[in-house]
Amino acid sequence: MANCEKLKILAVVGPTASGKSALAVALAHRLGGEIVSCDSMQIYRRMDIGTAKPSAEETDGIPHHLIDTVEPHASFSCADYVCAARAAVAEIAARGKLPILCGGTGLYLDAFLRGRGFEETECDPALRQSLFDFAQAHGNHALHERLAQVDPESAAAIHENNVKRVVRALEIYETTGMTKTEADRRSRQFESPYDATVIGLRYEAREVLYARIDRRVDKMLADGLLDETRALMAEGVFERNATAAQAIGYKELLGYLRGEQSLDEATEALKRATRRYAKRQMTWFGAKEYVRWIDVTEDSRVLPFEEIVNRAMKSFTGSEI
RNA sequence: GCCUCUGUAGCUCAGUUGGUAGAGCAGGGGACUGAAAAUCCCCGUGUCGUUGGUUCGAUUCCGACCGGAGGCA
Repeated sequence: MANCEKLKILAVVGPTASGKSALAVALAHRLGGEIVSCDSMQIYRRMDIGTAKPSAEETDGIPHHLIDTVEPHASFSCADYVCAARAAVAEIAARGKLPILCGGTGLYLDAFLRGRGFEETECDPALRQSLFDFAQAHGNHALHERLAQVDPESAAAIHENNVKRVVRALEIYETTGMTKTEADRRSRQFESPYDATVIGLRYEAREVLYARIDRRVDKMLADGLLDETRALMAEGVFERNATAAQAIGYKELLGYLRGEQSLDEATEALKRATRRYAKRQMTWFGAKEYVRWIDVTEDSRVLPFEEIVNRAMKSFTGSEI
């Protein structure tokens, strides 16, 4: 079986505030694992409270990788992540430990599991900007038309108002001469180098998850989220259009810190943004056939932690054939 | 006590010269291959406060009542 050659890994996914981190740590203890974060925001330094980075107590002696490795003003992409994660996973495996990916950034996990794909395409910020400017000047439709000329398939799949995606599709074509459709087709041919078990945490009773989100946001504020936001402001993180500035938790508080909004309004906006984010994550992971779901609610209550861990263990060992 | 305004989707409101109604926000669903905590798409039936009356027909006109806001005493 080809799978025998593949590196066995475990991944824990789910919406924000679902309890991924704690589960991953518990599994690491039982399975002799180390954790590789799969989170596009915890990778940044000094963004601790807002991104809900696990504390020293929460990591509980389990090594965590790919957290605090990038400066907030630096640019970091999915391709960079895949590269770094691959190295981290190889290193952990070399030590005889089980790599456990944990996080809610679906695209990162997907790209990581796919194993190949980004090497063949390019990235050109200046070109990106000029394409974006073109859309500004001539309209979204005009830019979309340009894509339709070279890659009608992608054009049909991407809505013209989704300028970011239209730009990226054109960028791929102009930097490599290959259409996005072709690039995607090729990347799909590669088999994943990993034998991955992906466990997903699901909240059948959504209001339970939302209540957890509300509670977590309140706790973040009590823990000093405003000060953390002020510090990032002072660094100028929000003035450059850094990826880090997109993190939920900070941008929602800017209005309050500038005196344009009450703290209650800002808090509500933050909770709302987090809930919507959780919903998008559920949609993303829900469409992935590789996720093995564990419903952690029963009668509108969260199952005991031990029970969740046991189910996850069963799910993982059941995959070892 | 009297007068005026007001009561329509979870919220804020629009509207129907009488033929049972529509926006924003909230919410829900979906997409996603180098910015992804980002970006984008789709989705609006509710006793039109209650109850009488006029009418072929009332959420729309009239009365009473109940709730809210303001004014005069």
